[in-house]
Amino acid sequence: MPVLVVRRLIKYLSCLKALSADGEAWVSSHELAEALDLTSSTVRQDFSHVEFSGSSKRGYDIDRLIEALSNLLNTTHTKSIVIVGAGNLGKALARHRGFLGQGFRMCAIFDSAPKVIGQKVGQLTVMGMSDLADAVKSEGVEIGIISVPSEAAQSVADQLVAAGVCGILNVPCTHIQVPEGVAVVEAHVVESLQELACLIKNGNGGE
Amino acid sequence: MPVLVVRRLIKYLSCLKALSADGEAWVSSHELAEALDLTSSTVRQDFSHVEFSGSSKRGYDIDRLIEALSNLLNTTHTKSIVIVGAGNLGKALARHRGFLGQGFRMCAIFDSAPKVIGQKVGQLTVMGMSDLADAVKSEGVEIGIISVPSEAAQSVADQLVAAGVCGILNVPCTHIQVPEGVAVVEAHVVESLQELACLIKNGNGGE
DNA sequence: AAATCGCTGTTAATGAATTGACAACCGTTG
DNA sequence: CAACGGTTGTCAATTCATTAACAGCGATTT
Repeated sequence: MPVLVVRRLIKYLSCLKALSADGEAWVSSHELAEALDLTSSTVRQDFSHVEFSGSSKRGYDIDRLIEALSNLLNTTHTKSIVIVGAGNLGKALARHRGFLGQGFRMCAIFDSAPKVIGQKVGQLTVMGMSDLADAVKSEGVEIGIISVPSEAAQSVADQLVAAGVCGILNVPCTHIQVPEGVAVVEAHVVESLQELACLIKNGNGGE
Repeated sequence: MPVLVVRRLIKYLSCLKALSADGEAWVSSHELAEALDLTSSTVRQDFSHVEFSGSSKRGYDIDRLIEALSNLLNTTHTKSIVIVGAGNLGKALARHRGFLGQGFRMCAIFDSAPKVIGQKVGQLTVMGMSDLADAVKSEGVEIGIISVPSEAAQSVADQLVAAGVCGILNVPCTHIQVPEGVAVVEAHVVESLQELACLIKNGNGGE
């Protein structure tokens, strides 16, 4: 399934949950398209990847579609996460509520600075890097978040891979190299602002 | 210029700065391609959008290329930013060092909860939403960051637009609607993790 | 000073993604 | 019960992005 499709499926899911919370039961491809600034054709094309059929004249059964998407996107089973880097962003992510309802569990947070090790961050206590491999193994951690300065990102990535994570979310603006079989997604925090700066300069409007 | 090109230009810039810091003077499209997992053809194609010429046999003059890219991407003139939402992520972004060197200046942070207003966040003090419009105008703020819960995002977007920002960085996983002429970029924090979850499930490796 | 080699810039070819178009379907209404 | 209207699913057409191919240039070497 193409990455672009996956990204949109994630948006549909979020949008559908909001609709469901509002008490809606049915939605059409046109309504979804309008809400997300897409064409209805794209929406229907995307849903062709999902094991689910809409019904003519009424559209899609929201709750059943949510279920189908959740299965496909793997949000049903809870995934364990470790964060490496207990700076401002790392700590904020560790405390972030938004992950809970989405099937993610923050297991541990690590840092290399002795000064930071032992600090409390929400429920967690910052641990030293030497404990990383054990924690990943014993807790069955699948995902590592890298939130260290750029220079250290590749080394942390290597350690996460060695410890056995299958996916990495990379926060600093560095490209990291990983072996085949490990997935990487960039978080684009600073990059997104730079993208904005460029769009603004060139008068490229939103929408 | 296509968005995908802009995103890569941002990566080139970041990579070039690292090379320059290492004392390198020249780089070829092949080297850049390898560092970022692209083809050299893509790199050269991308640079055709830049007012800059490489030199045959030696490649690109790193420092001059950095300058050309900085101009094109609008990172030379400092842009002022306000953050709306002083939760964990909002505060972390306000304190984040990574923005300084990149031409961004954090002007103010806002929240609607009386309990939070008045708190210190780094250099800044959390202000109430009623002060938003004035601050944007008097400080010439161009960019607003939305880091509030999903339900409130659209309303905050409307207020930022009304106040006169030209670009918005949207952190929560909601799609927001803005009038023509305002640029929006999504920060994809939770979404990125969901993308990872899906990639992992389907055995889609990294690289 | 001529020949060489590696690199760029660009055009053409391929490959993806998006959009448009339409047949098939099914509730609803007269 | 038949005609209608609106919606899906899919195929085709178009647009966009990436890759490949190659001519031309310039530093370097002989």
